[in-house]
Amino acid sequence: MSTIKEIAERANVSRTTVSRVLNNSGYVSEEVKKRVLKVIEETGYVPSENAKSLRTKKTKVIGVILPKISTETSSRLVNGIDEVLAEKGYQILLTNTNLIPEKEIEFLRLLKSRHVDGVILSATNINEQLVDEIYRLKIPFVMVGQRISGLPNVVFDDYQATRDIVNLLIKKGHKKIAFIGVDEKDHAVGYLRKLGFIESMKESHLPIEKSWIQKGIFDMKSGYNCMKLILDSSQNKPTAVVAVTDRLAIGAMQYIKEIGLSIPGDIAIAGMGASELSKFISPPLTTIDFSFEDAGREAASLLLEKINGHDYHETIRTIKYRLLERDSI
Amino acid sequence: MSTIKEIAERANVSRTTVSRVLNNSGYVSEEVKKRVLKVIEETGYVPSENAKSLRTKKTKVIGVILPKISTETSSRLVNGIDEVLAEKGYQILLTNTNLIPEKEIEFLRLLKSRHVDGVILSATNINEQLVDEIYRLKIPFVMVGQRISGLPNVVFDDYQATRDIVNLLIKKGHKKIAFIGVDEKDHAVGYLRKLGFIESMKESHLPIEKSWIQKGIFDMKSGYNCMKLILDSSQNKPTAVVAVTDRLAIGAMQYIKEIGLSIPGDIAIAGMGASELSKFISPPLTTIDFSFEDAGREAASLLLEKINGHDYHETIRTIKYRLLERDSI
DNA sequence: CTGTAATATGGAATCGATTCCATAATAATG
DNA sequence: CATTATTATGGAATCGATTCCATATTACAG
Repeated sequence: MSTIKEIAERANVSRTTVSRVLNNSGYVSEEVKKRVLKVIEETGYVPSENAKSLRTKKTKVIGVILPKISTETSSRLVNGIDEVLAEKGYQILLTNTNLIPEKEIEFLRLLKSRHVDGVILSATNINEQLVDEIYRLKIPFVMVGQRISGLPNVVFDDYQATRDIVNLLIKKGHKKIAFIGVDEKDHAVGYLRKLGFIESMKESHLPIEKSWIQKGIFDMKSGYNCMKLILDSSQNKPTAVVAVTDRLAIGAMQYIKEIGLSIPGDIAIAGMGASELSKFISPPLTTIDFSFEDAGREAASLLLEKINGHDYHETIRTIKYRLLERDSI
Repeated sequence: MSTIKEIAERANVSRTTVSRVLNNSGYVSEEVKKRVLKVIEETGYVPSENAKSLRTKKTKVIGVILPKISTETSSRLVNGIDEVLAEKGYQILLTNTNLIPEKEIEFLRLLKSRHVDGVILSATNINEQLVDEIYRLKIPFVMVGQRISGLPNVVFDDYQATRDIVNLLIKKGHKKIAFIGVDEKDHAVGYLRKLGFIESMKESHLPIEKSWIQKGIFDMKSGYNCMKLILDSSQNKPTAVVAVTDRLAIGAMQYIKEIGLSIPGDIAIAGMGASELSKFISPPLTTIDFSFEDAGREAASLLLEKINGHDYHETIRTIKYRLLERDSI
C-alpha cells in the first residue's frame, strides 16, 4: 500500500503538492499535475481515508443502529437511507442491537469513537439512560420510529394509522374488535397503537372485553398464541382483530384457519406494516403501508441537513402512510 | 471530545502511560492506573479508533458489498455475517451496488481506502476486471455465491440443488418440464442452475421444447411474463415449471392462477431460495432452502481465519441446502 | 554493598494525510 | 525598471493514538 510520501518522491514533488492534486485545491502547474496523476495511476495509489479523517475530522461514514438486522422493516429502512447517503458519498456503518437495549448505548459510544459524521437510530424503546447518552454525544443524530424531544425525529403516525384501521372495521359493521399489541415500552408500536385502538373504540361507544386485548412479541408464533387466547378465554368472541404488525396478524390468521373459521367471514383481521407477505397470504391482509424507505430517505436527508447546518432544535418529520384495504376484512 | 493528551494532563501522567492503561499492556502501578481510570470515567473519554488504526493498521471494520440491499437474501446473509463478526468486535461497513457491476470495483477501492480489515463480496456476476481488482487488493477477502479461483469462496451447490428439484419432479411423473432462469452471466444462478436442469432432463431422456426455457430478471413481474411466454408460445404445454428464484416462481404462479389453471393439478411449480413468502403463498411453494445465514456465518468465519492466518490458497466452503417439498408440486 | 533484574514512567518518533506559512518564480502594473 | 499580484512549490506542524527507547526507581541475588 503506497502512501502520499511515496507518490511525492516518485513524482519528484512534495507531499503538499500531491495533496493539492488530490483535492485539486491551491495552485499546481499543469505539468506537475499531469506528472503526479500519472504516478498515481501507475501505482494504483488510493489515499488513506483514515489518515485524512484524522486531520479533517470528517469520515463520510454514518452509523446506523438497528434493533434487528434481517427484518423487512430494517432492510427497507436501510435501503432508503443508503439511497440518499450513497449519492453524497457517505457509507453506512451498520450495527445491530438484536433488541438488547444496553447495546444501543454501547454502539452509540462505539460509533462516536469511530468518529462517524452522524448517527441514525431505529429504536424500539427508549429509556432515560439512552436519551442521556444521545444528548451527551453531540453528534448529528436522527431518531427513527420513536420520538425524543429536542432532537430530530422521523416518526410514523402510529396513533392515527391504528385509528384509521379500527374505524374502517367499525364502518364495516364490526362492534366486537380484538387487539393484539406489544409491550408498551415500545412507545410507538406498543403504546400509541394501543391508544389509537382504545380511543377509537371509545368514541364509537363500543365495549372492549379484557381478554380481547393481548400482548405478544414480534413474531408469528406469538400472534398465533394471542389469537388462541382471545378466542379461547371468553364466550364473547370478537368479529374482528387488529394486530400491530403483519407478522402478528399472520400468526393470528394461522390459528383462525386452523380452528376452521373463515376470514373474513367469521373473523376479519388487519395488520400493520405492509410486509411483502401481507399481499400474498390468503386472504390478502388489510394493513397499513408505512413506507420505511421514505422514512430512511427522510432520516438521511434530515441528518445531512444537521451535518451541514448545525441547528439543533427539535424537528419532527411524520411519514405518511396508506391504508391498504384487502380481502381479510 | 477529549483526547489522550487531555487525559494525561488531568491525571498527571504521560500519554504513554494512559495508553498503557487503555490497552493494559506494559507496567503501570496500581495507583496510577486507578487515577487514570478515574479521569477517563469522569470525562467520558473514548479513544479515537481513527487515530488508533492509523498507527496499528487495524480498523476492526469489515466491508460488505451487496448487490441489492433490501432483499431477503442479502439481509439474511448480513445477519449471518454480523452474528459472527459482532462477537469478535468487528463492525460492518455496508455498500450496495444496486446490481451495477462497475460499482463493485468502485466499492472495492473505497473499502481499501478505508483500510477495512477484510471484504466480503456477494456478487451476481464476475467479470475479468473485477477479478483483477480483487487480486490487486491484497486484503483478506471472501466471495459469496460465486466462485473465483484462487480465493476463499462460500458457495451454494446450485447445480446439484437444481438437479434435485428436477429429479423430484421427474420422479413424480412429470415429463414436460419448463424452466425460468436468469442471465447466464450470473454464473451461479444463471448458468449452473440452467445446466442442472438441462442435464437432469437429458439423463432422463426427456425432451425440452425451446419455448420452455425462458430468461427473466429478479422480480415477480418477470416470472409472470416468462410463464405467459411458456404457456402461450406452444401447443405443447409443460406440466411442471422450475424457476431459479422464488420470486420468479411466485410471479409464474400468478399467471397460472390468472388463466384458471390449478397448481399443482394442471401445472406443478418449484422455486429456489426458500423466501419467507414461499411458505405462505397458496399453495405453499416447493423450494430449496440455501440458508443464507449459514453462508454469512461461514463467510465471516473464513474471513476471520484469513485475517489471522494469512494463508491465501483457494478455499471452498459449500453451504448445504435442503429441499423443501410443499404443496405446489 | 555492588550488579542485575524487574517495575514504572516519560520523551519522541511514527502512522498518512491536510494545511498554515514561507519562499521562489513569474506576470502584471504603474 | 521597481513594485505588487499571482502562481507554484515545499517545509513543518498537526490530528490522536501507539510504541520503541531511554531513564529512574525499587527489589533481589550473590
